[in-house]
Amino acid sequence: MDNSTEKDEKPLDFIRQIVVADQESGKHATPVTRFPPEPNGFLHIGHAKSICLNFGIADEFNGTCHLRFDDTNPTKEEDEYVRAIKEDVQWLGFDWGENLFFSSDYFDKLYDFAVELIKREKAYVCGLNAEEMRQHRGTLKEPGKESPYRNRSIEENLELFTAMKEGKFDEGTHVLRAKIDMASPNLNMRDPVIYRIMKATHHRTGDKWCIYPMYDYTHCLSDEQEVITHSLCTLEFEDHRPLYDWFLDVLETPSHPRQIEFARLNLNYTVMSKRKLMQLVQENHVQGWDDPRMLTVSGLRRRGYTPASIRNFCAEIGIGKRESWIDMGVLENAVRNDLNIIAPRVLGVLDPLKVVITNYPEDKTEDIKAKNHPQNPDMGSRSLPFSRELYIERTDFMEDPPKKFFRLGIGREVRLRYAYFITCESVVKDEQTGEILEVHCTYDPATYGGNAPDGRKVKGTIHWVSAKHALKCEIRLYDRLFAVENPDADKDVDFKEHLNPNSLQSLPNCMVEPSLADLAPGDCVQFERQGYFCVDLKDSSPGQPVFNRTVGLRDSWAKRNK
RNA sequence: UGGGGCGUAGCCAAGCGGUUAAGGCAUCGGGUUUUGAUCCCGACAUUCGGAGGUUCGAUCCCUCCCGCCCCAGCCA
Repeated sequence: MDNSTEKDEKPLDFIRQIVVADQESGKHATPVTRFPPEPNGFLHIGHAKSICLNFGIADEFNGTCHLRFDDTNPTKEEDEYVRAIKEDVQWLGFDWGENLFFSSDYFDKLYDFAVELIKREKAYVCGLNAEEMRQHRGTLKEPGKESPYRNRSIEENLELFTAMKEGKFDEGTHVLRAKIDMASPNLNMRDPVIYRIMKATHHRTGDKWCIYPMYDYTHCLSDEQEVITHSLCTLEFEDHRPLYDWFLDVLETPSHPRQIEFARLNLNYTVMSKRKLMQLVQENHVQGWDDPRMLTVSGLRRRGYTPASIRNFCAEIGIGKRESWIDMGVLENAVRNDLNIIAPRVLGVLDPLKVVITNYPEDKTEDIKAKNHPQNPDMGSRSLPFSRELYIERTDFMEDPPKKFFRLGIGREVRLRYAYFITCESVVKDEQTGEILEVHCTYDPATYGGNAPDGRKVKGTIHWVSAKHALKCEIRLYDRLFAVENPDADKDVDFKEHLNPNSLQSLPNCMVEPSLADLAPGDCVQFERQGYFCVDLKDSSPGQPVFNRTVGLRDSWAKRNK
């Protein structure tokens, strides 16, 4: 009858539809999902999409979500990343509770499963080297050739596999392979490698093992061990699903999770692969994994993005199977929307220009009352010191401005936010360079607070700060890291060629209202008429904040002047 | 005819045989405003990659065609 309440419900994506269907059919009362990062780099916004999906489903349907580190390759993985990944997942607002796992937790079980495969004549030790194996694999259009070692006896395989485990062979001399079908049109099914010899120290198991299981083999069995119901991964693993199912079927495991693939996130003006992010860090194109220009979770955090804004972003872009490119503007919009609600408004001047109020007493200081949030009285107000000498934004003054410039110009009157109307009388210039040094104005004492008793209107309101009370500080403005929409588009051009040389602009001489000395690292504010800024987590010190611009305000004035 | 996937507006994305083809971003108008912000209103696909077919009726089912993405690591 009345479907008005249903109207604004966001439709379920295809994965959630499957979860609901499984719930309704009784297949799974509650879902168990997992987020399975490899600890070989920092998490980025693409991982955030997966985290929000997996943990989100668990939250919404009364299930659980495991955090499982997929650590099957000891040569690439490090503890430092484990620590950072945990911090990022928590910061995003998710809790794995007791469910913290490592694929390496299952190394013993995985080994037993491999022995079982051999006994079922579904795996064999192969002595082909990497190059030979590549040749035997065939091509996309031609079937592969069977390995000469394919029909070894169970006993021989068992003996050889034990020897592999005991370190009796060198790396690369033997592998354990699944015995499936060398003629399969799906290359993943052409007797894939299950175990390889790696004489490396593992970050958790140390030197216990010198053979390590491969991803395809490990992942399905780890999921199975944890009784995962829905194993969500990205599209490129679609071709691996038959193999995922094959291992579970052959081993007749009690549980058989369902792998479901979705499209990874692409954002324009950035790169998303861990390898490329790593390169930017190692070659010092950025100042670390948490550089505010990086779309890593830690970079976004340092940039001033809130966890809620990232979650909202992920919810907004949805889940599907289409390869899509999201505009960076959508991400920026997500922070604006969140910060617009929660960020206190303050006054700060990025590029200071001195203003002298010639008819204001030399030694006088007044308190000006300013709202902390014009739309939210609950956020209260504060007082701003006002005196004869002020700073305003250099871009808010033009000697001979065009008509539509609603700011200060010679002979023009504007409002100083919350303070007084001022009229510009003259400018003082550097005789050599012509640079404007000072602007001389008069104020109307009757306009205290920003309203004229005679009812006269003023077109513009500009921000300001009292010169002798201002806190001088550094503010960093960030722009997109790349100058083109898709830095990866041309395979013949290195993506780093497209780095935006102006992605970081540091302003060391900004003047902000004095109350900002009390801010703590991570606090965010809106500098009115400028944008949202946060106190840098690393480079700020007590009483001396360094600000990062998270994102600018929408600016229809700048837009029309393009 | 290797195999697997995907095509709805500038960018995302609902839609599940009968809808005025949701919603968001962007864009363009208008209003409010002591932030050129926010907020509020309005405009924005006769059409769903193309062509056929099934059906009273197709974005949705079938066929063919076109386009894009993924796969030949002892990476994940």
